[in-house]
Formats: sequence, structure tokens, C-alpha cells
Amino acid sequence: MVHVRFSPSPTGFLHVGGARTALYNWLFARHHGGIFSLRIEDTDRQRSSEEFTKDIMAGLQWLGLDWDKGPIFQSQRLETYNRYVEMLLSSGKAYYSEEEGKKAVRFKMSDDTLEFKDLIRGTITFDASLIEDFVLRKADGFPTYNFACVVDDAEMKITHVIRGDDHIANTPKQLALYKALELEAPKFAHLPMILGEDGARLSKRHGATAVKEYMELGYLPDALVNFIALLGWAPGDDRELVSREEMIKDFTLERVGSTSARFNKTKLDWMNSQYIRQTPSEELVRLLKPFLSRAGVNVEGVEESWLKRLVELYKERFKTLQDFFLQTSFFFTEEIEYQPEVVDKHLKSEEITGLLHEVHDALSGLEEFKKETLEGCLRGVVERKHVGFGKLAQPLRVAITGRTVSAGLFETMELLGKERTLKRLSHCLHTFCRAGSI
RNA sequence: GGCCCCUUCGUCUAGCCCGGUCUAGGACAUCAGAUUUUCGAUCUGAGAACAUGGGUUCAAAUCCCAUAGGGGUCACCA
Repeated sequence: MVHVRFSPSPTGFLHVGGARTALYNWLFARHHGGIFSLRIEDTDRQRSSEEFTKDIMAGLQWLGLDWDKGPIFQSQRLETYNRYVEMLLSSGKAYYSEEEGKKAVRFKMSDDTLEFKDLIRGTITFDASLIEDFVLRKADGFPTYNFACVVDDAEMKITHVIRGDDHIANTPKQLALYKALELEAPKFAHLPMILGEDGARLSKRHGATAVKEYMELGYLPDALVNFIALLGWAPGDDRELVSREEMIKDFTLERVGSTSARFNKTKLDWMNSQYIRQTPSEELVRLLKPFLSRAGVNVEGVEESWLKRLVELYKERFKTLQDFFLQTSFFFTEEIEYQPEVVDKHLKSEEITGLLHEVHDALSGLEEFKKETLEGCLRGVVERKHVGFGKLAQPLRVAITGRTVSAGLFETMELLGKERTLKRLSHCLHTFCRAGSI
């Protein structure tokens, strides 16, 4: 039975690199019908914190990476590690060493050649004599990473260790420990790193690195999962949008590449927009509400069916949940702001004033404020004025939305409603257009 | 610096293990055209890569070696 684990240390928020490691472990376990465990490596008492543990678990849950066992906390397993320390001490494979008044236990490193077959890179060989005796138990009584990792992987009967390739250099030490403890080593697969857009190691200066940040920016978990899955793995054919089920079915370590990948936000944005389109509108409404609230919208006061229609109007236009409000804010307020440059360019001319006047009058007389009737009405206006519809569209858009970019005019007006549309129109005529008073 | 890993379009990658089907495929991005009430979306099309140098072979992106470049790691951190 395959048994893998994700074993983060709670010294920081769950970041995309860790998320991908977790994802690959999870996919591997699900593909083989095995076990996926979560182990918290909190042996650094200074840097570990419960806040990070919570963040990591919340992040995994949000991504839909459910674990079968755990979380197991290393900080609660000191007796176990001590038992193994005693074994090594009594067999002479470990010894006490004191430096600067701190008494630790060190492992007596062998001096042979250590070799293992990495499932992703093939055989990797190390000269053990180049590795110095390393600490097993720190002066504070806690085990070090390499030691706790080996003890736990052995006790948990982990079959495959899938982790970042920054752990390659740790592997010979762990191999030596397995040998000294007469335990069978698991198989190893070292994943290449995820780099920032510029090819440097991913860090805060690259923008969002924490999973939580992507959640707050309005990325859908499925989209993020799909995107990071493809950073190092490919299904083998030309598919880009791969569902979880397909990933589980097709995921193998053989198909994981060995070269580091750069994080590409533009492609993530594209992928997120694809997932947004796939998501039912009712679901989007539900997901969007927290974002609207945070933006200051009184969500309780917004009619559900109206919001759903707005979502449908913008469904192919917003790339993230946060982006939705950025594009539709003028629907949620009474007053809107007009940028002077935009007003100057689109509203300040005799001809436009006349046109908008005409539009205001025509719209006032409408019984029904639906997109079909609106279209008929507006096209009638430009026809009577002998101008192209393009002449009217932009100024009118600016007048009722305050922007030069929006969804279709008729749909926009319908959703905005007669009252607000006319109010904004007359406000513009009064304020910006020289000739105008209604 | 020692040790280890990596190197296909700008980016993510397919192909590499099992040399010929590769005039190297796809996606994002870019550019052009179409459409159009703006932007976007959409459709069509274009440009764009086997790091370099040696081998091996009838034949190399695919195998071998060297060089260069990038990354990782050298803690009583994980």
C-alpha cells in the first residue's frame, strides 16, 4: 500500500511551492489508492507557530487536498525520537558532543558511498566521507530535521518521499541513518523548484507567494491547482485544462519533469478565467459576495437574481473574483466619479450634448427598460440625427458608467435601471455639457 | 569554493528512457486580420526553441564526453 506524506514546517504560510509538493503527494496517493498523511515538523521551537499550522491546514483544505491521517506533530513525539537516539548511542553510532556549553547528540557519519535511485532524476551518488557528523538531538532535547524525518517516515511506513529538490543534499544523511537503524529506506522523488517570473528563487518580492494571498485575490482553488499541477507535470497530450479526476487518473512521477519552472501569473489569470466560465452563475454569486462585502457593498441589500444577471453579463470579462467588483463598481453605487480627462474627451461637444439630450428624452418616455427596447430606442435616435451609432455609444457609456470600458450598453442600461440611467444622464448634461439643462 | 541537480519557442511544456515518423507539436503571451457600441471575448493567421563544442552512428532534440550558464546545499533551520 502506497503511503506518502506532506510534511511542512510551521514556520511560514503555505506557499505555492509547498502547495505543489502537497498536490503531487496527494495525486500520487489518490492515483494509487494509497494513504496521504499530514505531518507537522515543528521541531524548531523558536520559529514554529500555531498560526502557521492553521494557515497550512486551511490552505490545504481550500485547495481540496484532504489528508487521510494526521496531522502528526513531531513536537509530541519526543519519547520516540529519544528511544532511537538511545539505540544509536548504545550501538556506538552516535555520541555526545558539546559546543559552546550546549550538549547535543551527533550521528557518526559513515564514509562509504551512498547512492539512491531518484524516481525523477535517476541515480544520484554521494561520497559520505564529505559529510560531517550531524546533530540528531539538539541541546533543547528536540530532534533535528533529518533525524525526526527518518524516524517518522520509518514508523509511519512511508513508501515514497516526494519533496522539493532542496532536500537532495539531505538524502545521503537520511540514507546513512536508515542504514545505521537497519531500516528500509523509502523511495525518493525530488521535485524541481518553482521559481519567480524572473527565474530567481520565489520570494515576497515576486508578489503573491502564499496560497492565502491567491485566495484573497479571488483565484478559484481548482484553477490554482490546475495551474501549479502543470508547473512540472504534463498529462502527456495537449490538454491544459485538467480536472482533478483526470489528474488523479493520469498522474505519475514518470511524467514529472526535472527542470525548475517559473511561475507565470498571466497564464494563471487565463486559467482562472477559464474556470470562472465553467462555474455555474449561482455558485459565482455565492463566491463573489464576500469580495463585494469587503469592497464595501451592502450585499444584503442586493437582489439575488439581479446579481446573477450581472455576473452573467460579466462572466467572460473578469479574471479573478476581486476583479469583478473593479469592473462593475458603478452598478453598486448611486453616485459615480467622472475622470476629467474622460469627460473632456467624450462629453464636451455641442454635438454630443444634443445627442445625449435627445437620448434622455427618448428614454424618459420608455415604458419598458429592456435591452431590446433600449436598442430600438437608441438606434432610433441616431437615425433621426443622421449619425452612426458609434458616435453615440462612447459618450453615452461614459455618461452612465463613468468609464470608457464596460459590457454591452443595452444590457448595462437594463441592469442599471431606468432611474439611475436617467439620473446619470441628466447629471452629465447639467454638469459637463455646456448647453444642457433639462 | 566543495558536493549535487538542471538546460526544447519570452513562459509552461510534448517529444528524449525504446535514435529515423521532428521541415520539433500544444498552451499562455506577442503581432496581424476578421467581428464590433468601447474594452474584452471569439475566430483566422504569423513570428518564436532543441545552450555551445566535440564524439558515437548510415542517421541525434533523442546516446556519450567536455564547456558555459542557471539552481540547490554545505546550521544544535527545516
